Amino acid sequence: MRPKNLEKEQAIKTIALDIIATEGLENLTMQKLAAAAGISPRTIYIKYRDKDDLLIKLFIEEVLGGYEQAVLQGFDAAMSLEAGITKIWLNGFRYLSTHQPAFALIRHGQASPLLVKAFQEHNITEGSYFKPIHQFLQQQLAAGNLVPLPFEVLRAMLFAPLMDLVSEYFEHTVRPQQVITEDVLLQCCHALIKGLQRSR
Amino acid sequence: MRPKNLEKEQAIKTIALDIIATEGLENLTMQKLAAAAGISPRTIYIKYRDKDDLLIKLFIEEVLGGYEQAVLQGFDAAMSLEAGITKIWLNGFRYLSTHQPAFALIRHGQASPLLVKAFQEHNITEGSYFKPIHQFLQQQLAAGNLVPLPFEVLRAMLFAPLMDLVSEYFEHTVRPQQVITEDVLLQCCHALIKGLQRSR
DNA sequence: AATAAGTAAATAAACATTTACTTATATTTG
DNA sequence: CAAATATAAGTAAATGTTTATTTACTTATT
Repeated sequence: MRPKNLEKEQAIKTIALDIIATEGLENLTMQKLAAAAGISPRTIYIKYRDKDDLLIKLFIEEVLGGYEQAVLQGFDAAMSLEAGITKIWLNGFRYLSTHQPAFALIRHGQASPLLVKAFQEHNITEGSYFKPIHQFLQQQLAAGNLVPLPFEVLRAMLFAPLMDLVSEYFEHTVRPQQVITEDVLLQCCHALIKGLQRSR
Repeated sequence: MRPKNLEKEQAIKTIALDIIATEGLENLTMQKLAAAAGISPRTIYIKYRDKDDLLIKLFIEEVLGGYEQAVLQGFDAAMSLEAGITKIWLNGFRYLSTHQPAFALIRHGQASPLLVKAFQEHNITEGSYFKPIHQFLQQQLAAGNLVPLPFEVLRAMLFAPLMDLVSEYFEHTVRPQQVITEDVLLQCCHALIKGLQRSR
């Protein structure tokens, strides 16, 4: 039996992400992808059932999987509030700012019904992504270090700004100077913690 | 000369937004839109040069225009930091939570290169959307009420969480209870202000 | 009567996916 | 231990459908 060519397998993923980042999800086509990867359209269908299957696996496994791994590097749910949030911010920023195509797909994942649905279902069947972060916040809540808000609300407050700052980071690669520096990130992160910390 | 049928003009916009909200930007087609609006495809081309023109005008004029107007209702750049931000948050939430299709297109506007580019160009040629907010933040900075961060950074910090909270609001219409209440919004808003207020 | 607004149907290109065939290798077989 | 075989991986080209946009015509109003 002829073995799989892993280079081609990787090329499909990498080039699909590149097309999505530069042209948008709405302009990714199977024939364009195959041509750019130097393979036959049929080869994509050996590895993925159809286009939706490709997009969902790209989003859930390739992108969110890689992001999760990067974000949790050196993170421990037992960390202090400030140390934990800062670690997550810096890990997340380092990953996203060096993986623009992955970031682009994550943004599509907040807009496209197909990907929104896939994410919801994944979180139901496989348990939540970022379980350690969930646990971390739950502990901080229990210890009375955080204003008592539902988990989804804390998640939005703590991490939505980071995504927008990464967007700004990429928009500024074209502009004269980079506004999103590590110092700015740390200031933002600190401000969020200060705002959400329970005053006792 | 036969006059324009304004109902059809409005139907194109409304139904396009509906399709984008339920099926995604990548599944909006001119023929599907025409059929759903009960008109001929040709009629769309009387009002818009091509599909990109339709999408950009829908995004910039219809959606962002309406959002801006709603957000600035009763807002005044001379308000206090807390009053101003709170006004914007409540205005924004009220509009977005009652205009799901508009919100859906705004989310696509953060992901789709076509719309990202259109937004950038619009901000350059027409001056920034939300000019009063820009002015408000500048004044608060000058008065030393805000931690000194670039405008784009403040914008991300102050308004990105609101968008994610609106997403949560819509996800919860399916779930047993609504987590995103006015009280939660006010707490979030207050936390952000507390974090970004300059301590003197 | 003039004319822009509108329609139904057509067009050519692009689309997701399949068909019919070829190739590379692991495993058997002589 | 090589040659033969089985078989999944792969290709090129085709399929039927859907796509954005246009053509040729009709309609409603000034």
